[in-house]
Amino acid sequence: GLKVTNQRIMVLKALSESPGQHLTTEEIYVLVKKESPEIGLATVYRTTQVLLDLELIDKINLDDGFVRYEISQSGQEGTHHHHHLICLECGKVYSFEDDLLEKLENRIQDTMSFNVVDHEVKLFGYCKECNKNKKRN
Amino acid sequence: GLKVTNQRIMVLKALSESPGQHLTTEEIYVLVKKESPEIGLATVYRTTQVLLDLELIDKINLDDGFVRYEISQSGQEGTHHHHHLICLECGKVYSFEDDLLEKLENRIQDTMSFNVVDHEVKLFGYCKECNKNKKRN
DNA sequence: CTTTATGCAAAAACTTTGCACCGAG
DNA sequence: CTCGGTGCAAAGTTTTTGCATAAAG
Repeated sequence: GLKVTNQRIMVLKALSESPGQHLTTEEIYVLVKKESPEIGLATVYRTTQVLLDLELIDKINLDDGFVRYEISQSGQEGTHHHHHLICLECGKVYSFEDDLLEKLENRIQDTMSFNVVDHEVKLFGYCKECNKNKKRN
Repeated sequence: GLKVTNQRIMVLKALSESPGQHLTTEEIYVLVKKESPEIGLATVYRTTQVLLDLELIDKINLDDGFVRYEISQSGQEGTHHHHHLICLECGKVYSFEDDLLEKLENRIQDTMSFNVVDHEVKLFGYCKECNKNKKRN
């Protein structure tokens, strides 16, 4: 019973046109406002919630006080999850895919009787460029 | 140049006496207030920040709008990281240890020239008890 | 037409900050 | 004594909510 409104399309568009950007709500708001200045911040909050429920976008929390979103990669071929590399120096976020966790999930299933349905992995460190600029221990 | 105050001891005590509890700031505040009613919420915020910097406690974000803390397990033998299993039904959090990610970190290092120094893993699913009570699909 | 969505502003929820006073070292 | 810490209240931030209006189906 949902409606396809211009605002919802604009939010999706903003996210799909910023691949690998991990936008905050405020950033989405500013982007959409460029083309549709009448949009309200509350609408962005409500829209991201809806799109999240529809699994059209993913939520990311980098513990920097902002909730971020990106276009969902799923819907292509099963659970092709991707994870994040977060640079502690420049704050840039890189994505990568890996199925290594399947083994771990199976083990958890067996040893703890815990039925794993989803996971989230964040790796913190220093990216190529930041390593180039500075030398560490 | 830091001081050992009663409040700081009380916060550490509250966390160490609640193993595997992952307390929110508010919960810590309430716990400490039972024994030291004069403590202020702001002190708990400031104290957790200090204890975090000292690596005496760990910060956990379960994306439920609260930042949580627990006594740090480190300082025992190197990086014995532990991860979290979060039940989507009852919200209970279980911890487990696993060194599986070392392989992944090495691979990231080689393929992306990203120097990984820390990681965070969250697995979402349904715990033993909740599986018992309800049957899914 | 009916129902859902929007915009605005007010409110809520969590966290930080300023300042005078207190207490550890 | 001196400097860092505390408590309180005020201010900041991010997010949610109420309500009249607008738009989708």
